[in-house]
Amino acid sequence: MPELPEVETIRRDLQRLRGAVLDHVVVRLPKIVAPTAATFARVLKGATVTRIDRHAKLLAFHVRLQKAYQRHHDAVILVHLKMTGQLVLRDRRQLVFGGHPIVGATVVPNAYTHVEFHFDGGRTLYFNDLRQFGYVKLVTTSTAREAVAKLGVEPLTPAFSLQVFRDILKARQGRTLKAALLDQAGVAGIGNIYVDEACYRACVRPGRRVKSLSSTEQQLLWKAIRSVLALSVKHRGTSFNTYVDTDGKTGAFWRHRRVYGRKDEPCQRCKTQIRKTVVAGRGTHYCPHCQH
DNA sequence: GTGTTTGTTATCAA
DNA sequence: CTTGATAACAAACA
Repeated sequence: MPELPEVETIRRDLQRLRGAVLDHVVVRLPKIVAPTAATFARVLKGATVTRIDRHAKLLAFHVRLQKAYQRHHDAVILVHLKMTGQLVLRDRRQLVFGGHPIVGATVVPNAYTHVEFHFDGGRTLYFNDLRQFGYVKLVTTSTAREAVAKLGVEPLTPAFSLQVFRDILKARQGRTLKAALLDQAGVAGIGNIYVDEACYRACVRPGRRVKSLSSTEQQLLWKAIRSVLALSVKHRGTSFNTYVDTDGKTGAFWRHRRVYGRKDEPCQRCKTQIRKTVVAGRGTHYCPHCQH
């Protein structure tokens, strides 16, 4: 599941697409794109990628259109990977296997390739999504701004100060810590894996009421959120399930996780068995001895 | 065949 | 107004 570190890894890799010109777009599964497959492909023909940003788990490809559509020369492609989305970039010159280009462990295009962006010069960006929850939307710059405005503070920026974090928690006092941290309008970009990992590092149970957290615990959480996300970005994200980077390769954070997916394994601090429960409707892992 | 996996949104209930 | 619970989306896996 791509969360902030995984999407950030993809964003960094995709910077090499800046200035690239789209020759054509192929939409294989219309429901993935917006407004319609026909419009999507027609408007983007000949467009130039000017910049690629990340907002929480959302990627924003800014494009300059070849022609003006209703006075709009610029537009944004918003890409959300949701749970199983992938963006794989390959070059025509790369290794070919069985008639298909293969990069890392990922062969593209495959049965889950729903959109293809073919660029001048032989590069192609593939949007794959096994479960088809993700989307690729062509929107105006103002619509993109509105979508981004709904998101909260980026946890790896200076804007995420301790005081800002305290305010976010205060506005969610009645909720469980897990529900509060998964709310993208507060801290943006945390998902189910990193919420459990941050809580473990802060020695706080995800099921605690926000109201019950001490000032010290708030500070520990603030530090844990920043450090665990930064560590994962350093390792190019978590690698399990269907996450791959733009080369089709897996990330290396998976072996650094302390609790997620470690039910019944001994806690690395105290050897107590990791417990798994449900909080805020999500699978939740914690050490019953270390976390209070 | 059953339960589990999760990001986001919608909907209903307390 | 707040919060939670549930469903929906879809497909693989144990």
